[in-house]
Amino acid sequence: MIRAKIAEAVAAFLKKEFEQDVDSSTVQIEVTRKEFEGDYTLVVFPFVRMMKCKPEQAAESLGDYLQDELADIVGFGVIKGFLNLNLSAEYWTNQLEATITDTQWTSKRVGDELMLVEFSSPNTNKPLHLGHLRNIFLGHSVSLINEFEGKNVVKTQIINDRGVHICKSMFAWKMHGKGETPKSVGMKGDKYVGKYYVMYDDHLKKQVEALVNKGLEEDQAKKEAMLTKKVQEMLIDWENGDEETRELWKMMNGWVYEGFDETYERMGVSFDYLYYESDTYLKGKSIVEKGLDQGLFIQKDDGSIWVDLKQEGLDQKLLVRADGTTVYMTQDIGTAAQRYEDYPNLERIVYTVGDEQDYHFQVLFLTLHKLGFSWAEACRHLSYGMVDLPTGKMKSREGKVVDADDLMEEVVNAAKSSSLEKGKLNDMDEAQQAELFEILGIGALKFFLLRVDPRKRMLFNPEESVALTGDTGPFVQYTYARCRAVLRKGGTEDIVGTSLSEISDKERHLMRELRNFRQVTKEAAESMNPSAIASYVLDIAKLYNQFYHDIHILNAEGDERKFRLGLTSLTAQTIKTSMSLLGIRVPERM
RNA sequence: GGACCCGUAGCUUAACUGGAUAGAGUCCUUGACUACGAAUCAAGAGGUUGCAAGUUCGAAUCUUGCCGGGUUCACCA
Repeated sequence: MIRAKIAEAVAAFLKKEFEQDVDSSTVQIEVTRKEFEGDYTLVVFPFVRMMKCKPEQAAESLGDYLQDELADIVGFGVIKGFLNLNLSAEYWTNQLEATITDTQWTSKRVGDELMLVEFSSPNTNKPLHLGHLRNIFLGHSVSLINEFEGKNVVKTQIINDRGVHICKSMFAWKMHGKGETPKSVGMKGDKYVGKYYVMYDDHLKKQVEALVNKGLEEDQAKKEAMLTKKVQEMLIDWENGDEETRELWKMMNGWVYEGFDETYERMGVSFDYLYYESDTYLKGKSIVEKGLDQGLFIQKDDGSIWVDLKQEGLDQKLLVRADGTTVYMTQDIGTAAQRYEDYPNLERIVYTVGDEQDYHFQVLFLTLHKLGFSWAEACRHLSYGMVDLPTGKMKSREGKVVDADDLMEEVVNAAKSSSLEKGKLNDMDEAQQAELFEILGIGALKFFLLRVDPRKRMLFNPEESVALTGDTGPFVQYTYARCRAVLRKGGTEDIVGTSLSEISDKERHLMRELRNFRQVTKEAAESMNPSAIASYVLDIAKLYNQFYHDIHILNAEGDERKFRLGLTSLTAQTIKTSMSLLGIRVPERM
């Protein structure tokens, strides 16, 4: 608000004195950096030419003008081409009152734009791992942030439930499962099916080895192996709708879903609508064939269909194989089209998928555009970097993965042991304690993964992910619990009408940052970047702790006490809301 | 080889999208609990932002060229 006022005043000044037209929205006004005195800083360099004087002089005359013009500005300082403006203590106490009494401040904006966010989208042949965690937390948080900023969000995933991979587990189970079920052996469903997938791979390796020893090339041996043929037969059976195969498929996928549900439950993540590849994989092919008839694609002599994107700077890409079967790209075209049939009003669709598929999405979006789908422009790839381990890259083939369930169990246990060590929980019963350890452990993990800019590749250090000091989730949670403790003792007092002629720098800095909340959430929504919120809430926590350390709250009196309790209350609310946008809960005590 | 992405304190990372003396955390050294929660706060040390040019009043940010790393270019998903 004040920033806009300053910008307008600057534009008016330039118009009046120099007859220059400046769009007030282009005037740069920043929060003054901590090292300098002042609240907001006007960058005057862009105006020195029109004002025909040195930067310092330009800043001086702008400062004089602004101080006269705007009552909230009580002074200014000039350093080179930077004009630092000081706002009055009354201004900041009024800001606190305005923010606290604004019932919309930490609630969802209203809007009717429809947005679909896809994330997770696992295969059904193996359990979720650390890489999925970044994807899931990211997609979930982006959904929450956009919902908060007024979008109507449909959280979805496409479940890769068909194809050779699941047939492999199915065949292995058929051979060696002895009719067991996850329940009968006491295993989580996704883990149980994953076991048979690995078993298949082991057996295949042995068969290939045997064939290689008989003199076959390795590629040839893979094709010739009995297991490969059996699985291919199974896939054909499945596609032909063979009842026994379909039943087995349904049963085993069911086990996997039960396992996944358990994992999502612990993560605190849910979906609004699920797409299954088995429902949509045929749709893409007919769209592509139609496109071929319209002359949008090309067909080669062997019958395969390709899209030519050379004009767009890319290459040709296969859409339908010579034998008429489809590839990944074709299926994606189908599901995208399906989504717009289901939700014709979609204004944005977001694919949360790793950056190794950047090229794939470039091709997909261009192809959708070529097909003339008006909504092709609404598609966005939320691309994120891979997660590395201290030991190097994660490789699922080599078993170098961190299992999602194991990891969650570990972080919760770590939270448990360090909490018990602190010994502050003696009057909590066991159920409450267990709940707290979940909040802390899962919170630490989520914060660790969301803190880093999504686009960047990141390093996952297991020890740091459970740390509770420094830039961590538990640090923020601690600050919240601390605020709550103060508020329990001090009560909340009516802030309306408080006015102070002086406040400390700590209070000023905290209030200034608290007032930025909506700006941050707005930008985070637009840029689909939860790390912006993580950085912000860390700043708030640090500023509050500094304030808390230097300034007495409960021993203060009158308006000072009210103001400080108000700051505490707004801090707590801001932390809670920010964390909720990251999908992280906060404890009242810890 | 073509295309795209990334190089910031020992380590993990910020930087309001071109603004001030590049900011945190961690590690190391050192202080602060007989006033509201020490899972906290404060102080010190740690940087030629991979290298070199260019554009600009101003460059970690934009351009170009190197150096180093990654991803991708499948009738795989």
